[in-house]
Amino acid sequence: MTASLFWSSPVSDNSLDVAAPPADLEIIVNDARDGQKAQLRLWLRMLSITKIISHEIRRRLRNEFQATLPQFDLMAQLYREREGLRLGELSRRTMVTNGNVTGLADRLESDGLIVRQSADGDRRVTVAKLTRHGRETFARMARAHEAWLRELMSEVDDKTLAQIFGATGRVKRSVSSRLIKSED
Amino acid sequence: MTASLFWSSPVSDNSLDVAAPPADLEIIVNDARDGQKAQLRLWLRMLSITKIISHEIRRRLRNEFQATLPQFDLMAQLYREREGLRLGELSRRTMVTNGNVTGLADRLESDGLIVRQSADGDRRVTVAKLTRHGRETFARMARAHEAWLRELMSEVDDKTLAQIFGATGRVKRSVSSRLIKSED
DNA sequence: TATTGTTATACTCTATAACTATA
DNA sequence: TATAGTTATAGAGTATAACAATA
Repeated sequence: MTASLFWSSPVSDNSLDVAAPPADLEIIVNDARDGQKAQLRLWLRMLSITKIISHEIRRRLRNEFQATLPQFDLMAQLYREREGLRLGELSRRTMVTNGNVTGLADRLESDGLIVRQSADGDRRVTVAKLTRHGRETFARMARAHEAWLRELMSEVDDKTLAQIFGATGRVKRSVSSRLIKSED
Repeated sequence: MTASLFWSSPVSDNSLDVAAPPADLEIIVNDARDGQKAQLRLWLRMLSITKIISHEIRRRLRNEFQATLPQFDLMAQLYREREGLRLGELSRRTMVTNGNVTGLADRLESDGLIVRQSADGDRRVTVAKLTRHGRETFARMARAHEAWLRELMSEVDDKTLAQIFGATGRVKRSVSSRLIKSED
């Protein structure tokens, strides 16, 4: 079990396990009990699995809602803020540059999902908020999104939870709930 | 602690915690001990954190190596296969469509990082492999990548491990290493 | 002068589908 | 006919930087 998921293909025959990287650049050591190394390995696997999940979520958002993940993210921010958000704040929260938030907002606005309004006090400021149509659309997207996530994560569990959590044998579902509880 | 990271901004003042989503669409329940709900919440947080990490990795790859994440992924596959890989296999492993693998390979080839060769037996097949320059470049990238990951993950630990793992109080570093060992 | 948002630009990634050359 | 890879196309994301309006 020296495999590093990050070097591996997310889609391979044996789920998420792969051969070890060449020894001259092996970044993952054998000792799974070494805290730091084990932690790195854990995170590498998380990165790989979230890549797979994000890929699928993106695909479904596009097919079923003609939307992208950045658009979903932006709408999610506005959904939580009924008063709307300044574009700069949206930029910060979504990790999208100011200029690109403008483009993102352009597309959403032309689809009637959001509106942009000038703020009263400071006329440099623009506030974006969801339209009624936007709220309703996002509500549907979010419900679907939740269901997808449950489905995808349960797939991950069945196929690779054992690998994620480094166990070679059978792993109980309760492993992840134990995570939640561990505060000792 | 009913906050769902997926609804939240990765960059917010209090690290990764946020206000709860509106009740009419609350997908995260209070009971952290309900296995399925807790699991979903855990994954939502993982998705958010891996988004932050990927964003930063992408930025550094670009700034320090003039490379993208898909390029890094493709090269990582080839690094592990000294004989090279057929483009179709590369496509499957990287989750990039055939046509787009061609474009990706075009760019890498024009930078002298990979070469494409026709296979002997089947003249439809093209095999890509790293050039010497490609191997050396990727080796440097991978070493940097490993260091970045360690750094970023330790940041995540310090700031938000407690939140990731749902503990409200102090959480030991050993939490994640326990993950690795749990096979009971 | 500093800030907010826009515009402009150049690349890259991504999805879809038609196309070719082999088999 | 099926397969491997390419080409073509369109749209979207992304980073960078210059810019206008306002403060």
